[in-house]
Amino acid sequence: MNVETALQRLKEKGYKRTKQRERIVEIFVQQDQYIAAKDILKAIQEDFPGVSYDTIYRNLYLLTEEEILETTELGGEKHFRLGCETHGHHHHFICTTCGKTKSIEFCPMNSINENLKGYDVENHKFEIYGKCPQCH
Amino acid sequence: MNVETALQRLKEKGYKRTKQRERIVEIFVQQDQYIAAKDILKAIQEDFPGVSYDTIYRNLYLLTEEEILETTELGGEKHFRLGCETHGHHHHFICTTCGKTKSIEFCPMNSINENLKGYDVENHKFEIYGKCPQCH
DNA sequence: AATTTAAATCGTAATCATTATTATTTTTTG
DNA sequence: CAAAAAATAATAATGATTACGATTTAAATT
Repeated sequence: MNVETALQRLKEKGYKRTKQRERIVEIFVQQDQYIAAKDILKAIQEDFPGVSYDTIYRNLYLLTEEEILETTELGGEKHFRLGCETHGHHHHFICTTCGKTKSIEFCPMNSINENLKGYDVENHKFEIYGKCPQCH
Repeated sequence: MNVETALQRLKEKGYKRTKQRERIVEIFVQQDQYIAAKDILKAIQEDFPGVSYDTIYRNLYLLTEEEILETTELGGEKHFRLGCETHGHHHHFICTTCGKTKSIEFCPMNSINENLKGYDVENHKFEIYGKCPQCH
């Protein structure tokens, strides 16, 4: 996913192209890892000193809604990263030190043979936490 | 796990038996589901009107540390439940409406054949979210 | 290009979960 | 009972997230 594709997808839905929104997407394209809202704010303030959390969160949630970003909760904070739809549905190993991830192609939902009759499955989460080779 | 066993385990580690702590464990034994800190507070205030969040969280974390409780993050809030060590390591289906859970005996870590050489696995999470038959 | 309008932003305040602090109280042990 | 350690109460502080009114901006329209 690149910046243009993402903004194009938003445009089709009637969302406007703003410099701030553009920059937010850019940051995610540059740093291919989970990032906390406060770090997005910090990064974007170099170009737009006045941005508010309102703008950050509104965009992060919009981008997640439009499936441009993925989200997970790390240490009590929501983190976001570019959704890597390039290789389909998958999960992540997440480094608890640097936040970098490694894709895990295996999805446990495919292997599950529990009886979930009567249960309406909406979502699932499979994440492995630990130290990546660099942080080990 | 019953109240006595839990408090006994704490005693062995040198932790004291207090009425508040006792009541907290009791609540978890009675309600076998994930509960948010604020709901524990609400429940315990019926007996101890003056309890503070400090007491709640200190005990929740202590009980988690001592592996009497398990924890997960739901909607931006930490939730706790009695650890069901009776049937070993397992995962959960969690109802997004009532919070009740169904145990999933399958653990994806047993089935994983990804190459995680060089990665130090500390933890993992596999949770399925949706509606239970009652809330469906 | 100017006008219009809906969307987005800014600046700031409010909310909510969680953590910290200090004085006081309680449990346990000798 | 007395002493020491642990736990609690009351309250304040922190930090993430959400909300809001006024203003600005992007994009569509004339």
